[in-house]
Amino acid sequence: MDLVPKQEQHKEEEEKEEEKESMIVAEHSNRANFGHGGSGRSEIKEVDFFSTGGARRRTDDDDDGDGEDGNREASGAPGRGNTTVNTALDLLTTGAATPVNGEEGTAAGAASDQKEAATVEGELRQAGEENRRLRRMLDDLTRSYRALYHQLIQAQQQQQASGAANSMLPAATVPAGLQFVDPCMAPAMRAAAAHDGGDRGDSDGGSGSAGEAEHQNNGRSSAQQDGSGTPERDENAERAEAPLRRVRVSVRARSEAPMISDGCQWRKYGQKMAKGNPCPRAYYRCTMATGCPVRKQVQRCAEDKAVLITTYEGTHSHQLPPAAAAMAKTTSAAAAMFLSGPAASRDAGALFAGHHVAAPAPLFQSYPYASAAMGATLSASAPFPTITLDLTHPPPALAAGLLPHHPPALPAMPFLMYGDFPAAHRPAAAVPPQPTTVSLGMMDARNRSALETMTAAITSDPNFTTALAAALSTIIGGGGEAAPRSGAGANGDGNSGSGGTEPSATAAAAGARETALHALLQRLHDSRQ
DNA sequence: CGACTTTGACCGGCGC
DNA sequence: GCGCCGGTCAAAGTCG
Repeated sequence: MDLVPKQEQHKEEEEKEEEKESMIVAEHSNRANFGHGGSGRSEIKEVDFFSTGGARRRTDDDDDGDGEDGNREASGAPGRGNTTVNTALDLLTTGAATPVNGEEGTAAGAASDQKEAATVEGELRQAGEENRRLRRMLDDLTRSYRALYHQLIQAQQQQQASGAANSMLPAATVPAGLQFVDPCMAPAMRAAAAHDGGDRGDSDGGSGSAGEAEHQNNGRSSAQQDGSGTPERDENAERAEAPLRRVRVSVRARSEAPMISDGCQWRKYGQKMAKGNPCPRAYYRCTMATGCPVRKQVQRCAEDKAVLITTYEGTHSHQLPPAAAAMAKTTSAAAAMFLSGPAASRDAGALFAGHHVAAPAPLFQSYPYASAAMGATLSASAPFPTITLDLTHPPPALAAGLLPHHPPALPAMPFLMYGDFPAAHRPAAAVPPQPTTVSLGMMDARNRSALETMTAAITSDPNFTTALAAALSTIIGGGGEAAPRSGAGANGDGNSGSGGTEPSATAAAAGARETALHALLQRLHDSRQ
């Protein structure tokens, strides 16, 4: 709560507005959707550049100047297709200007114009070829990326299979924290199903996942399976399971705005002074659909007030707007990669939270890249398991010079592969009712490299914070799977024919992972003693 | 007038 | 049992 009266505050803001204009422009992409007052309304507008740019770039095979829109929208994303855009614009301009000159010219002028036109035409053709070449490169990168991810998924599935068959890891030995996963997710799924009434493609499409969650629930979900789950009922169920359900994802990012924009509509319903922090904590709930259970808390960091901490909790019971969904798609892969588990897209928060509750340090010893690259930490002291993604520092990989450069095309990669990201690649039956084994896959060199590349690419995007927020709000409880699924529908790409695999290498990797997994579980178990 | 924010009250969990 | 604290509710105020 500000001590300054609102009107006075408003005046001050108006006065400051002009001086700040230049600053605002600099951070416009973040700021435009922000603000408490009626913030929700206008927020949706700005966000969909990821999808538009990415989708277009992927779907448009012809050079029809489509890059113009996509890149205008993507102005916040440095290096993404700038070449294409600028080239197109220049060419169009030049081409348009040519006939005008030609019309008014004398004979000599006409000759020179003709020559000029020929030159321009040549340049145009050259640029067109360049465009096509770049698109091919982009396609290649996308293909190889999909193949790589496919291999990762397969390896993890193998690991799950072996893990399930391995009697060394009975459920009884699983650290309690790890068991957070299913209760966390099942209510969320149920909530989504209840709110959607099953008319949503995503819900049906995700029946496998929901089914997994319900199976994992060991019959607790049977009450919901009768299809009579009303929102009130779900709410009760959620409250009953609150201690287990509450898994949060927190994003720390530097921002002067009162709230980071994530493409969703939020309504403030409370504000409290939290202990140990002079800055108030604001509570928002998603208002994009009546009864959407997603909530978020926004608070400034006590140590550094420039750092905005946004904490998401819950599962959207509705489809995200294209803008938010697109960004969710964009970043959910990054987060999923960070979480590095086949179920990560579905219940990333739950998985990590469970691990963390058990033993954070051993976890991150085993997850050096995930934790380091994304600046992620897990809070044990929090009342609920909380993943914290610290975006206030450059990823270590970048800082250490591991990724001294990343081609401009790379940032587009994550945006292009979501059509077939996690859900599509994850057969429902492949996810065992033992989430404990799911997310512990160790990253091999290739995956590490991919992760670092993605991290570098994504975090270099000034809109990453915004995008990540959108992703997290969906990842936390099923949105992460909804987004890619919807993305598959929107992009029409599906996952058909994704690359081949290397069985032997995969099996070896799975074996190594399993060994490491066992060691890790043992340490988790020991740490709880 | 409806939607939203503000803000004090209320509730439940948790530690002592 | 009591008090603290985080989270939510809901009435009142604000705004467009």
